Amino acid sequence: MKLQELETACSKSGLKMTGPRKTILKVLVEAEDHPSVDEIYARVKAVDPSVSMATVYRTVNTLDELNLVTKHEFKEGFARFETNTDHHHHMIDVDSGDVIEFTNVELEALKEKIAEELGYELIDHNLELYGRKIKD
Amino acid sequence: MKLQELETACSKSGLKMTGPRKTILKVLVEAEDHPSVDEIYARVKAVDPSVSMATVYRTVNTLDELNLVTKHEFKEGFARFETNTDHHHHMIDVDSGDVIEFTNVELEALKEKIAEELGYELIDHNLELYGRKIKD
DNA sequence: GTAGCTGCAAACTCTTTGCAACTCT
DNA sequence: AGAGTTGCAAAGAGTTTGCAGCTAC
Repeated sequence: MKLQELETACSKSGLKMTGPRKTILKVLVEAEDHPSVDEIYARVKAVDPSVSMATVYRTVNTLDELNLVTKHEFKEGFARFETNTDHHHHMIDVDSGDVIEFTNVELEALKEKIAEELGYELIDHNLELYGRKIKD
Repeated sequence: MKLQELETACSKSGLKMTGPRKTILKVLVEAEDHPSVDEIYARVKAVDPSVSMATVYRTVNTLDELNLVTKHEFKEGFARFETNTDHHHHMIDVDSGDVIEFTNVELEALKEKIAEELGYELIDHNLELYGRKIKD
């Protein structure tokens, strides 16, 4: 999702496009990783030092509720965020902390099948793999 | 895993079988749900009111490190625990908070395949489905 | 003009930890 | 005896919130 699109989506949802908000959106769109609030805050500060941590928290939570960003809670004790792209899952490198994205068609089908068998309508789901790189 | 087995496993690992520890183990073994620390604490208190929250935290963490219990971090802001049984996954009912366990052979195979393709040795993983019950 | 947004600081929740006393083995 | 364990209270991390002032629309 491009910055322009994101801003439009926010406006449509009734959000005011304020300075802090624009900066945060820009940081999120440009992020190629899965930054934590601390990391987002640092990147935002580099552009506009007046923005507060509270605003970063409020903004990412609002965006999450609007489904414009996705909040991830890996087993680290804090949340990470990314702008919504295609649906994918994560392999977390337990040594380096690297997060590798992957998609898998079979998995998407399988998860629907499992939910159906349990009598549930699927709203959200996530598969996290924790692994160690095989040396070659 | 039975209480007896768990206690033996703890002793083998060099843990002393103290009063608080025994009570916590008993509560964990008898739990048929996935209790949070608060819930474990309440159940332990009902048996022995002198046990502290700190001890519950220390104990479940120790047991988790020994792989005698599994710590789950669903998207709720706190951890849940259960004694180790066969490997399974969870469907979380977003309306009631109920946690339904399920196993799936295809999934186990698929996750290994994915890890291999990414060049990783799988250490841990979890699939969480969040859904809403289909009325019938 | 006004509803919504912001910064600040305080508060909150969950969890961890330092320490002196205590207890299994 | 001695290492491990405990309760207590304080501290820690991450996150949320009340409020008065500010800003986009």
